[in-house]
Amino acid sequence: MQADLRVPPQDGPDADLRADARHNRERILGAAREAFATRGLDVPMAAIARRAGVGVATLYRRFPSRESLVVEVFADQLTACASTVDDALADPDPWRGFTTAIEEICAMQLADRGFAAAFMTTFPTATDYEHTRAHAERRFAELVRRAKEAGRLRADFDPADLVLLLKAVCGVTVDAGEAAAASSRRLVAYLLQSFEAGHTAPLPPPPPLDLGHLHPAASH
Amino acid sequence: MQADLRVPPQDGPDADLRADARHNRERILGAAREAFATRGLDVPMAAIARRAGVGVATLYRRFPSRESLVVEVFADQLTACASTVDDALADPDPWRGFTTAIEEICAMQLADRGFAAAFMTTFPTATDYEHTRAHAERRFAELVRRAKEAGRLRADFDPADLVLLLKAVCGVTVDAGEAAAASSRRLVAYLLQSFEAGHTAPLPPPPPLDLGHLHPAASH
DNA sequence: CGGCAAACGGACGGGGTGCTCCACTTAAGC
DNA sequence: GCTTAAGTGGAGCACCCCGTCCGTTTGCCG
Repeated sequence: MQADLRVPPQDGPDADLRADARHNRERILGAAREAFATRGLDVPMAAIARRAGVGVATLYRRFPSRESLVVEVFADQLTACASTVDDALADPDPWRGFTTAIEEICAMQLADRGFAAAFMTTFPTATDYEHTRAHAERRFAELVRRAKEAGRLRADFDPADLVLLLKAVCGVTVDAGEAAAASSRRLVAYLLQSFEAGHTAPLPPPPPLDLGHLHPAASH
Repeated sequence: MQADLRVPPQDGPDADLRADARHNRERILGAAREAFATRGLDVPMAAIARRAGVGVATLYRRFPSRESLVVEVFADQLTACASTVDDALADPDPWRGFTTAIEEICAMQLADRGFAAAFMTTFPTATDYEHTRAHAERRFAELVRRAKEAGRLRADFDPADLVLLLKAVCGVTVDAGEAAAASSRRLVAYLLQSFEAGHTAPLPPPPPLDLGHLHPAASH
């Protein structure tokens, strides 16, 4: 059971770090996870460092930019999101899969204030992060296609309407607290009902052009 | 026709100001109107002063708090909003009145980035501002009642859902530009369709408790 | 044990914002 | 005109945030 103690116990981004450095790295990630969840993505770096019990320099040495920290923190949340969509695709009922996927994604957004922002931000340098997101988007589009084919989702629904919904929920959730959860649930319920097929009203405006539907991270 | 030139030409908050002071006051209000519309309610005070061509001290002497400036700037926009609701009540078709009211309010929000924030913020000291808003809310509730009575608006719609919608549109509109307008229109179309009667789905979550549906201005 | 490089953390300069103080300017009444 | 007080604008202070520099500490290896 007892492996060689001298080899770094885990490989990854912190493969050949000194023991204390690796320890601090973990503490930073934990602190950042908490901070992003409760205070949003633009929490001061110093607050993260303080919560982690390290100096600011240590934080910046390990994660030169806020982006790199965000990518690292939300990597697994993103894969969790992707697997949620996968699970929804496994549902034999396309419409139920569609609705539960949306509801669960919104639940994630509600549980972690930074999640939606991280999800809607593009990090051109973080290739595997982008790959995971692209995968999730592709699977969601498939979910949409299936739900339309089954005749339960209106034909003029656009996969990009997911970010519309996420942004809308975000607007309802900015002032955290008791009301945020209820507001989010009610808004999602409203939107899901209008996503359902059977609406004859023309839904006038087409979705916005996509080239920047996720703002390029530099825009704040 | 020619009145006494020595009496201040307009009565109001700037009744007995010196001529130059009154002039500057107008310039400040104009600059603030522009700034709030394009950059939102939390534009730096210095930016407003610069745009108005006055010093910061002048701005602060005339409007001791940002709130007082906001109240003054959005007073007429608020009455315009209220009269929009009044017009909607005059429409013989309750449902059309309801939808056009919502669409026009959202158009105002789109045209002025600070409008929604001002509308959803409460200013306990500005009594007439609050009166106007209360009036608008009462009239909107009447609009809702009529639309329900006509059988076109779902029975479980709550007047407070208007702020839900405003916040949602706000979330979609934060990154201004081309896409914001289209996103807003599409979101409003979605929501209006789910507001329409005929939805049998239970709309699970009740609206959030109202005591603070408009955050008390001190919370930012 | 001893030395070295990695790691650390606080201090620091730079930029931005809110709000105030104060010496100067100017409109307004006699 | 001249006095006077209202009015003005910019300097200044306090605070917050970012990102870096540098003197000190400490893990690791021989």
